[in-house]
Amino acid sequence: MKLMILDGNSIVNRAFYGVRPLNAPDGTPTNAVFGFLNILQRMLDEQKPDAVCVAFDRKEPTFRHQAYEAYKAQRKPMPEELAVQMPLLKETLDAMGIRRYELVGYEADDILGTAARICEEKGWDCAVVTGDKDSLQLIDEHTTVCNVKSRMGQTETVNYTPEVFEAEYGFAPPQMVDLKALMGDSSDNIPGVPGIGEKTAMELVQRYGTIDRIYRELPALDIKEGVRKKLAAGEESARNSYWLATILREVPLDFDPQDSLWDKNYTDALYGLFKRLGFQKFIEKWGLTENASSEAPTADTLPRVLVDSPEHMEALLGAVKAAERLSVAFSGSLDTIELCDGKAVYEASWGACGDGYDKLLDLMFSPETKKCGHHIKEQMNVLLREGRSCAGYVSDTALAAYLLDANENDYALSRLSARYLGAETDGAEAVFTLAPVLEGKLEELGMMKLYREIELPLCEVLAEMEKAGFFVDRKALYEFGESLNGDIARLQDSIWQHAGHEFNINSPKQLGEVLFEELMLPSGKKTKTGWSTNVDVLEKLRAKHPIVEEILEYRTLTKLKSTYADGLLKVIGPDGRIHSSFQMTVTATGRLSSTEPNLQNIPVRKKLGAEIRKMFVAGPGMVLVDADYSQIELRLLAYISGDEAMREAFLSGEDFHTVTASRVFGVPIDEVTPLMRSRAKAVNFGIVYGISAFSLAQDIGVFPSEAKAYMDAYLDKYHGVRDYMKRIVAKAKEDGYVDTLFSRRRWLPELKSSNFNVRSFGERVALNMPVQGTAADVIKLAMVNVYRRLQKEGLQARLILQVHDELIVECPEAESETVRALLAEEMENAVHYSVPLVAQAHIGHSWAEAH
DNA sequence: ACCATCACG
DNA sequence: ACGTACGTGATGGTG
Repeated sequence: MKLMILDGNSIVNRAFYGVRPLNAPDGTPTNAVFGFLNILQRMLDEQKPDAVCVAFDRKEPTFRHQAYEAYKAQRKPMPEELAVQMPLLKETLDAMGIRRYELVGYEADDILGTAARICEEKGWDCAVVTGDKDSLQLIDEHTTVCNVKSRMGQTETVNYTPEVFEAEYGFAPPQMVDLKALMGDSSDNIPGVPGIGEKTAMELVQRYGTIDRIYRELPALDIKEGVRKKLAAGEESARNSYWLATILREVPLDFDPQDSLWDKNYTDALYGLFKRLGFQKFIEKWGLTENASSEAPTADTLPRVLVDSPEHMEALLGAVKAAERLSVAFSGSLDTIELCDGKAVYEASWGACGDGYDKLLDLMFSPETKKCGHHIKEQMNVLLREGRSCAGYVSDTALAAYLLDANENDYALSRLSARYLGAETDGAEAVFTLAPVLEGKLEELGMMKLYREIELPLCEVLAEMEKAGFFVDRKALYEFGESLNGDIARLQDSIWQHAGHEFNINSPKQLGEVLFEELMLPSGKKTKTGWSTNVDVLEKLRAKHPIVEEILEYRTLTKLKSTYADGLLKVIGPDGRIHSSFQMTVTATGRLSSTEPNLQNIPVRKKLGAEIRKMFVAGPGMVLVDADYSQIELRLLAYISGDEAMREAFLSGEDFHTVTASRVFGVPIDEVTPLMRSRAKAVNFGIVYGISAFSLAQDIGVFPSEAKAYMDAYLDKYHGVRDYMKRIVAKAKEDGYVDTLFSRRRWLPELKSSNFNVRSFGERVALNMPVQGTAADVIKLAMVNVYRRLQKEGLQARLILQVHDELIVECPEAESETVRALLAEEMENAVHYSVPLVAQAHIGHSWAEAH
């Protein structure tokens, strides 16, 4: 049996801040209650508990307040808008038949702790649902803690078991209390040890386990002297904090999970209440009616089969073999999977099926079994981890929906089924129903080839790239980070000296005050929430005061330190490699994006930053082969626009920016100066982005009149480009979208806007997307071809990274020449247009060397 | 959560 | 006359 207990106050807070304002017909705000119900519904679906209850804080002081003055500095009062919703929430829970608990003198956390203990004693499992991290200390074999985050109506949850917790924190759940005793928690008014922050506290707990041991062995610990001093001085505070942070598990509460048994025990009052609150959505979803609302709705869905016997399994294996196509859903691991063949939804798991389960997985993930999923690249990650084949996937509902409308920022199944099916379904059934609908629309839009021949095959390529990762010289990276400390400290001191006082240089607000109010530097240019202090502004102030130069340098160094040195060190895996994730459904143009970490923005433009690339290296015995397209976007612009002059410039084999300069400035090629070339280069890029003369002027530091002259000259020489710009914007307004040479589409509702800025933006996008998007299509196709070639030729070489116009392969030294040729060849021959594509490949031991 | 900033193509 | 370049992600500060 399983109890689900919610931390009412923390969830309602999440809901309040995460859901946009919403009012009942009478004007009462309801967003927190609405959000709470969404989260509750979602957790009920996920956890499938037998019993449900909710614990709330009381407003009276608790035993913690009575013991410690410091704790009295109470948390901020609840906003009025939320406070008025609390009685409504409680009324709602009562009407749903869900039990609530609150206890004067104790916090909700203590009720959770006590409930979890009692569950364990009675042989129940307990799922604690909360929006903050306090309760993580309760995790054990019988107690999971589900952490809920909600942003703009979308709920994300992390389910912590002891294993998940340990993997993330590196110590056991009860030691969460020790951690808080050291680092404190400002939102809970727990002081911790002054001067000890999260980083140090984590390390101490990971190394020594408990504050008891830390204080017992303090003189002998292998730690920095400063830390030892702070610990010694803060012992009393640490001990008190430990006590404050400990959740009680024995509050005087007569708790029995049996009392919370729940099976949609709605009362008649619920319908009326939801009418009053304007929750039509829940009335429909739960099938509530005026009087008899206790009957649970039976949605019009397929039968669900829990596969838990050998007979069931035999039947399922037969059904899988017979099916022309199946859908499959699972997340994180293959411990349980859900299948759908259009006739029923089957849920199977290791636990319930025993030996037969392996047979099911073998069959399901054999190349012959044609299946579809949602975000199949993520499924492939799991399959690869388990040594299984990725073959046999024929559709991906997330990917299909992304191709249909790349402007969405969320492709959650429930949203898609609401949008495309008009009904909210989820899981394997939703995928099964949705896939053909989306495919039909792709067919109509002529996007099937893009889908089948580029996007779907790319999933496996990316999954393999994520698995491979990029080897990093950890030691060098660490030392680089450390080497920045001295200069950062020196600059900080000097900046404070100039200012005459200490302040947070990282705060644009404080920095603005120092520069523009105290030092009275010429009125800071731009504003939004204050003065702008960005590079452009600071560059102009450089000569006015020595502090400016130092701020610029400080910015450079702290960026390198925090984002690159420290940031990357944090994500080096146990294998010494960094495994980024490549997102296929994020950008509006068709590009990939890279996250956790982003390996597509590793420094290269400035000398010191480029040092970082020396630390991205090949594994032992291997080398890197790096190839990048030369001017791919401009080449595609030349082809797409049909501009003959531009095409000739590329065919000439001369440097394109130089040729452009020679034409724009009317001088022979060999008389083009570096300044002329760099201006021509700026115009080239500007054109691709749909620039205005004003912005070009801004960029290259000339008067707008001069910039306009460059652009006019440019568009006279490349008049096909001028025609194209007019043509594509007109066509976009006519069609409502633009597309790439591979029919990737971007809808442009902006073009219909009455707002000049919004409309202008749409026009620039209309110019840019076909170019940027085609380049994205081309390199994606090249990646698929490279992947297949490497396989076919039996090479050990592996693709490890893509950076928009650049591919990186890691291979044994012996393969390097073969791979260099192969890579350049596949990139250059991905397509054949009247303007040739050129890719240059280099070999090296580090990224810096191979680039 | 949002903003400002800055790293990349 | 508008306001002023396309596409991303991570970090630290702020309310």
